Amino acid sequence: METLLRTGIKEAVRTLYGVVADDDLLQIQKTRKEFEGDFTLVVFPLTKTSRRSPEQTAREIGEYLTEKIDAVSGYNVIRGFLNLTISPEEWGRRLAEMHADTGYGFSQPGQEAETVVIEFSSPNTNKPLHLGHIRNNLLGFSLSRIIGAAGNRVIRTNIVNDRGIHICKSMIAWQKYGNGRTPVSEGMKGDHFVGDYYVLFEKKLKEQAADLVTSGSTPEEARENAPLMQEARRLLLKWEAGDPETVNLWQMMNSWVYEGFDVTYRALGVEFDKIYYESDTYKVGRDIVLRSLEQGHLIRREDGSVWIDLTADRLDQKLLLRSDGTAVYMTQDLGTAVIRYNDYHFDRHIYVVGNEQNYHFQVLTLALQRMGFDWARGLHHFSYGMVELPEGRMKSREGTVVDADDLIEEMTATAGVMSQELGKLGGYSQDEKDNICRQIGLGALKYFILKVDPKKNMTFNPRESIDFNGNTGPFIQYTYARIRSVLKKAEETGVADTADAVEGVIPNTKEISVIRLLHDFRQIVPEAARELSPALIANYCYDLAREFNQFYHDYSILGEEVKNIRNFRLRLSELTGKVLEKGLYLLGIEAPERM
RNA sequence: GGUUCCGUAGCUCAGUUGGAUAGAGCAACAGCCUUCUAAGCUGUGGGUCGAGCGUUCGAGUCGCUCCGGAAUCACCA
Repeated sequence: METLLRTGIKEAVRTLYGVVADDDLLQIQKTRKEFEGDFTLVVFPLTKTSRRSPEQTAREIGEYLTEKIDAVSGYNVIRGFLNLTISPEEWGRRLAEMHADTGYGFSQPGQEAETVVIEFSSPNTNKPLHLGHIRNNLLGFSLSRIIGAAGNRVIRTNIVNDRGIHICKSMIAWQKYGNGRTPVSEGMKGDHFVGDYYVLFEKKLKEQAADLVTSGSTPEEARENAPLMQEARRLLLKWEAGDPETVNLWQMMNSWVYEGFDVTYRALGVEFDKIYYESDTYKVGRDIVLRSLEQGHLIRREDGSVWIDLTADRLDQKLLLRSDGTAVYMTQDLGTAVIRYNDYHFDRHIYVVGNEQNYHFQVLTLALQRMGFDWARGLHHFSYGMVELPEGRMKSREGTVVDADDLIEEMTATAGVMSQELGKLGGYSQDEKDNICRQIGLGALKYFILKVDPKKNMTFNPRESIDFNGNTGPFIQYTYARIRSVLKKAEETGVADTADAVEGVIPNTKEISVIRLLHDFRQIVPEAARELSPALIANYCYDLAREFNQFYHDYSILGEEVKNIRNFRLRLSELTGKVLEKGLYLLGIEAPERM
């Protein structure tokens, strides 16, 4: 529609003023609610070429368009704004087009398609997932769907930080205090089970350190010198040396954690195409660093540690290998990136990682380029803000960490209570009820997190934040369920006319408002992909649902006596349902048939 | 201190490449179910867009300065 207007206006300017207008002079936007019209041309930029007042220019162009373009049925001019009205008949035709297009809004990979690797989640294997991971997973998964829907090939990946001192701590604690217990023997999820030993380690370590402090050490020394810490370090060395017993223990405990993670991922509805493990990639990283050192891109200090000098790029020198030759975090990320490039030859690689690691990714990108990997230009750090509680940051020490599994369960339970209170879901089996409540609870959680601009820090109040009314996931799900209910009833009662009996129907104002929004969907998806913003999709869905609910309130669909109008409204409802379903899909939210 | 990000209604957030009188939801108050799902719809009140200066026909949006908050600057990840 906009391109139609754009070419029309260009033509108008050429005919009227004999000048070919630059594209950026043609500012077309949606007309604001308080004015009449569908699209607005801002004429100020054109007055230079028209050499007339804004009002006159607007009138002349408006007149031209109304006359020459069938779809434009009228115009009005307010100050320097030309408001164009699209004829209801044209909107009717647009609806028919969108309705006939089964894949409406989504693109298949074509010539322009990029291969995009997207990494998200990236857990450590010493703790269960928490609220911060939830934001990460939801953002990453939603982005992967959005980028895919915009016509790209997407590979979802995860890097599991399965090696390092943190997992050794859990291993030590389990060896010393575990008495052979397992997740099965305790009836616990494996990630929580292992996480508890990590916490136990820290607790015992603190006790030992306290003793050392009383005998004269500084707190830092005490922590480093405590017997438990030394044991953990020894264990890490044994692991790196490939000691079979250590490796076996490591594998066993990690496998417990993975089983636990799988449950959480499934509950969140998140999945991956390829999972990488740091234990596999850090060695590749080390090799790359050593080779790059030989090629003279890096510096070796006297103590044997290897550094990259980024002072020319206004960053610091950064460590890539410790003096004892072991890898640091950066080392494995270098290796992972190279392995992934070899695996997929991606055009772009998106890292969904919190903004606390901005510096890390600046260094990573620059380091790879410095080492001669040109494709590193395609690396992009999707940096999102922290999730905070009303009291501030989540702190594991203060026990304020919101556990992912607990939260999901609470959301589902709350949805159950709401359904009960509202008297919904009568006549459904317990299984069906549970499933719908799960969908709604998760819908509320996911929408709440995805509707806010990713780069902003957000506050999450476990008690009050999650609502089921207003600008929420359940509101959109509810609108969808309502539509499904109407369509189902139409089928059952046979009012739906399968023939294309909508001729002569001229949509009313409310219907046009809905059609206009449906029409936007085509642009919203690529825009969200370009901006990497699930929030755009979320807020769009909200607008559409709200607009539809007004229409639904004001007009009867099945009760409409004129057959063509009834069919027209059924189509409008059907398409709205489909678009909402797709929008929710892009957010990773399920659309319940009933609620 | 250096770098990066954020500051919009009591609270949580929208606000397109700069465009018209800055919008939603929650909370508060007042209405609407004999009719397709009231998890809905309608209305009322609520603002120095952190502050100031500048660019522009036009600034919540761009630039500079300041104020407030966050992150980061480890042989941690």
